[in-house]
Amino acid sequence: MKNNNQVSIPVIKRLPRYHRYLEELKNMGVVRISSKELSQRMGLTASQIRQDLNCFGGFGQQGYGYNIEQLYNEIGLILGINKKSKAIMIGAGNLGHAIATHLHFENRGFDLVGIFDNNPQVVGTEIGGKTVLNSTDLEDFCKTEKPVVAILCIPAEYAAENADKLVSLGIKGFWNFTQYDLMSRYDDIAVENVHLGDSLMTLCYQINKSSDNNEV
Amino acid sequence: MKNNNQVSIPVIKRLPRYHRYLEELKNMGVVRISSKELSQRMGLTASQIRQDLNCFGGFGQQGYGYNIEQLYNEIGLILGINKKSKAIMIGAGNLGHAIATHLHFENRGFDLVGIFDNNPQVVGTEIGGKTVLNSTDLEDFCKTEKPVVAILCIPAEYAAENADKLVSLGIKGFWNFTQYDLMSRYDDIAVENVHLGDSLMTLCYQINKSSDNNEV
DNA sequence: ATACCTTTGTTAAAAATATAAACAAGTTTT
DNA sequence: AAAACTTGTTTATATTTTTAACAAAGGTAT
Repeated sequence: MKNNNQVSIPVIKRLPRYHRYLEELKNMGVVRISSKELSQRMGLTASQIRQDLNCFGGFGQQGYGYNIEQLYNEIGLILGINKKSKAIMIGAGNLGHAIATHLHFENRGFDLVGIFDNNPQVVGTEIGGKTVLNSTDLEDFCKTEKPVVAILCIPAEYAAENADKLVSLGIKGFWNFTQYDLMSRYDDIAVENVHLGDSLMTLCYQINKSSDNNEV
Repeated sequence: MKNNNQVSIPVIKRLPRYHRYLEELKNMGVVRISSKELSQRMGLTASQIRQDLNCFGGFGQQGYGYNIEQLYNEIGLILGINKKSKAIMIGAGNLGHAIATHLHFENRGFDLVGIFDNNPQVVGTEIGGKTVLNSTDLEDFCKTEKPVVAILCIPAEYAAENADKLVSLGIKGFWNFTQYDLMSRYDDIAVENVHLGDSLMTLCYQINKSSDNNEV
């Protein structure tokens, strides 16, 4: 394996996509693939694929290409989806409910061990076979279960205080669905933002942009 | 206003974030702000902010800075959130339900005019005051309502066929929540992907990466 | 077995993006 | 009126990302 010293974020962000394509190929029964053919399928350059993979090691063979199952497994190892880190969800409203049931955490390196809410109407209900716990039990829960990731599905105005508390309880990473900008608030905490509102507005720009162009 | 010819994607993606910060400042009653102070709040350089804004025009004033409300409105205009493009949602499962109720489409340039599903148990139910329609009515609906954006909240295996059909019905952009890679399938169709699974795996990498480092 | 083809890993070049510095011109403050 | 700010803009620099190129090695075919 090559030197890990700082693989760039864009490379990391492409790994899950490689993983998806390889899974599909694997399920189709394809055994091997060249960077050239994969690049055509994915709309990238072969060069970029080879360079991305070489950040982690040489998984291919000259004249042959890549063994799909092996590469698929290697990327899984790089991403660490075999580790099954414990995750908790904070906020079980519409969005939290959907995220908890829709994502396959177990296939992506996580085990959702607790769902918390402070709404009495929600506490005690079941989501995906798990009973929603009261936020007042969060501290005790974290001390015994020691989750490492928190999924924030709460209103933006509560994000900061919740995050601070969770960090003090040992949380090392956030999957942040709030509009609040968690990044740069902590130093050694991983933050993955899902700013749905921003995404929608970006689409809005693209739509109106293209219609502007048509007018001209 | 400056020349629009190809503002880079990174700049566009930063606009919603500027918009958010300005909204917050506006709500706090702050009237003006300098690029320097905004840069400190947002964790950017003043230079980058001035350069980003100057892709679209000069909204500030020497010695004064930017009028927050004006800049907020200008960015809104650039993004086109005043246009209220018609959007439809395809798939009203857990995720679709949450997206439909959680996002404030009206504040982000869209009007959600129809929600479709092919599950008889879901068709006819109400989501956010709107009755879920049967997918068989999609064609007629599009011919009369002429929506421009479709929000895909369906299983990945149905994404391609649905997208093709929607494009033939006049859809010009997708907000894609499926794992299927819609991009590069069409030429003049805007696609904004929200690959939640990819995002989760990226977080997985970050978490395991940092723990690896701690071990060393 | 030999020659040819394919494809990698890697290096080098190019392009894009971000950062920083600098400054005239206009605004506010004192 | 002078001093202190701050923008819009230009220029330069650094960093990051992408693309191109190619020797070396394995595969394939005859």
